[in-house]
Amino acid sequence: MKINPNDAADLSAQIAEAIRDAIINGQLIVDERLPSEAELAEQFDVSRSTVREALKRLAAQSLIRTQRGAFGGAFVNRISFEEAHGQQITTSTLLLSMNAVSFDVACDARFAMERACAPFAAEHRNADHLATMRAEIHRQSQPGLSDESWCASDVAFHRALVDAADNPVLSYQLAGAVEAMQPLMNMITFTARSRERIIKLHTDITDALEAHDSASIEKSLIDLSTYTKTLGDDVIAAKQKANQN
Amino acid sequence: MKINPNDAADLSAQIAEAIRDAIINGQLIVDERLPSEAELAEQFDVSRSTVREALKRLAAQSLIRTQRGAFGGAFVNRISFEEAHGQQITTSTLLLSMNAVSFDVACDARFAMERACAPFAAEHRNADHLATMRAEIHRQSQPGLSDESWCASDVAFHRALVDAADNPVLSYQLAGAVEAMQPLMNMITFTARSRERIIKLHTDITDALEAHDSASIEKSLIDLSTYTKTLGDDVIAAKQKANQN
DNA sequence: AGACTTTTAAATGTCTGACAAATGAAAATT
DNA sequence: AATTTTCATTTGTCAGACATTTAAAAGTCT
Repeated sequence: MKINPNDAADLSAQIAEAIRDAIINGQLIVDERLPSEAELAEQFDVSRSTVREALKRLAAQSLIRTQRGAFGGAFVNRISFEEAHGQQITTSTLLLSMNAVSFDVACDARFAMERACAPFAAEHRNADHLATMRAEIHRQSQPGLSDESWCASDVAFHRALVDAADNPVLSYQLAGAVEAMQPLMNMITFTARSRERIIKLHTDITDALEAHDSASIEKSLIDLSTYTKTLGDDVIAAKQKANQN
Repeated sequence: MKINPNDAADLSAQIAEAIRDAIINGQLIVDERLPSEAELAEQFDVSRSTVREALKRLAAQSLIRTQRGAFGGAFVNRISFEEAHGQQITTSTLLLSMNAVSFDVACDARFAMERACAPFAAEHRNADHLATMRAEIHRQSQPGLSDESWCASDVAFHRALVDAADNPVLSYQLAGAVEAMQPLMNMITFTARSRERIIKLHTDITDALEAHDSASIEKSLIDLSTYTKTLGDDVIAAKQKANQN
């Protein structure tokens, strides 16, 4: 594990990269203890502060965890789906909010990925998934529900659909996409009329899921995507009109 | 922006979190300059080293970038699709390699997501995409191609298919999934016979894409997924047999 | 006046040395 | 044998110093 003296980057970035590479290509295995900060400082011929900055970079990516005390130190971390999922949401959310991604593009991507789950969900769904989805539909039918709670329930509904696929890799990828869309969805005001229509589609999806009917799930998801885009476009049109005045 | 004194976590982690939250909820906007390290140290009532460790954490997530010199400092970074993509690959690759994800599960997820692109790719594909895919198919037909080069070409082929969807959000998510599968795919030995069959499917996909025939693309992708899983299972079976001896 | 050079202030990057706090092993005590 | 105490090790934090980079500001020359 060596750092390249020609590299113009900061020393702490170079050291972090060297250790990261060692983890990725298997030179350092899960739960293995890294040398102490003092030892790393000596190995790389830098100060302890520099080593610490490098380790913090790795910790921010959940690549290592640290423990104080004798026999403590930095250990290669087994990154969990939950941690990876959290990072994905942060990254995706910022990506969408900072890069002027159009509502339609984000919506297409989100529902396309959700459709990808449909065949697996139809096969593996169990009673729990159906119960969760019906419970959320019931919540969505409550008259006084705030837009915020509505959106939260919407996420929970779709998350249950994704989880029904029983594929942790899909869940991790999809749940990230669904949750990253939240800030955009929150811009929309859900009227009683639009809620009614969405609830109908949610019900169709749940019924189709119960019947193991993948094709119908996909069809309803396409309708939902189209309708959501319509709602989004209305919001944008209304904003533009407001700007003209 | 304050840190919670009850929180048991490290100060640098708390400070990083506080700044991260400020970025996510829009209190700090893109390209805005953060206070200098000395000012942050004073604001949070910690030493400069602690602030620096917090900033390195944020830099590792591409949330900020730093610039030296007068009028330099830490700036909120507009995270690019490329950066996000790179982080996604690192995370997903480690997730798969560290969590004993079965080949079938990873394969299902990867091809399901790719299938999600099919309708958009069929609609938006242009001559460049088709040319890239046909070029890769040609490369895959070369007799002496190493397994490594074969896999690289396979990735390039599928990446072109994904890019044909012309949806940066999908590309970012999908390309991550495809590339994260690479290490697992590399375990497989691609015999002349299996290559021939895959090339046939690649050709079918490209033809269908050219004909804007989304359904045929999806059908071929399902075949490809099934066949890839067969190859993967064979490798695993062969390994188990070897272990018994 | 305008173009070029030099100075300077401000900021990050790095190093050194110190102490605090946590932690588990080892030693001492009951 | 069980419990307590001691102790060495390691990370977490702090303070202060110097090096390096950078762009604005001041100065100089034509």
